[in-house]
Amino acid sequence: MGRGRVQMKRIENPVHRQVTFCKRRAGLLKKAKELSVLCDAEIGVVIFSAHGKLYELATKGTMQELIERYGKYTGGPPADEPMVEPMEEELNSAMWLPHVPHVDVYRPVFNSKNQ
Amino acid sequence: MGRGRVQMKRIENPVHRQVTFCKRRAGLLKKAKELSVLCDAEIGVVIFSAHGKLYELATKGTMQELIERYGKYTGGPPADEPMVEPMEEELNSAMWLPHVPHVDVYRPVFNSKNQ
DNA sequence: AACTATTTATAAGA
DNA sequence: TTCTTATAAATAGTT
Repeated sequence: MGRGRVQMKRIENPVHRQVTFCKRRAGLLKKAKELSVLCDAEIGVVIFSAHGKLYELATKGTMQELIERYGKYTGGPPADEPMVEPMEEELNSAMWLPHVPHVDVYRPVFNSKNQ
Repeated sequence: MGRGRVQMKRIENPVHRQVTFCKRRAGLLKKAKELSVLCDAEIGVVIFSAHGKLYELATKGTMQELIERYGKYTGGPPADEPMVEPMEEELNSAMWLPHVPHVDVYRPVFNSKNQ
């Protein structure tokens, strides 16, 4: 987005890379906040710069709490957290939509057209 | 972005909310990947939907490894990880830019114009 | 730190 | 609900 398409590879020029890092980092965190608010989601973002500096955002409690929730969901004892998104059921039960299988794993959005 | 400005509050209509959640979730993860590639950063994103379903992305190793790095950086014994971004020094020493104080804490980007 | 020209994301609509 | 399209928003290159 800007005055030229951007190649999806590491920006070699350190000045350009730093500027882009600042701009896009702010953009990413803003997007995360928006998604959290609009859709009532709990979101955590952790960013380590190339030189090891930490930037973070947790939209509800603390990052520690989010990490604990994550641990419960993934590794921990079964089903302290629901393992299935009830969203479809809510929608389906209201007969607004037919059943749609859920995609759990994030699939790269990188495609030929963009990036 | 779209055919109307969006109010920055929870979308009440469940269908709209679900659609927006899907679209923006994909967008957020794509942005995270781009930032990681362009600026050589390590990024983790954790998203719990309103109904508790987990979506995640870790751009380098596993989320667990990222969490461990995070723990070392924040709570752990001092300075397993550098606590200061060396980027400015690199830039300053090259005399490309005057000294610029670093902003560590994310400040809300929400403003009157957008959202 | 500002400023646009453009690209990109996406809200509605089909 | 996938595809399309009009617009809002993000941002690359510039000043």
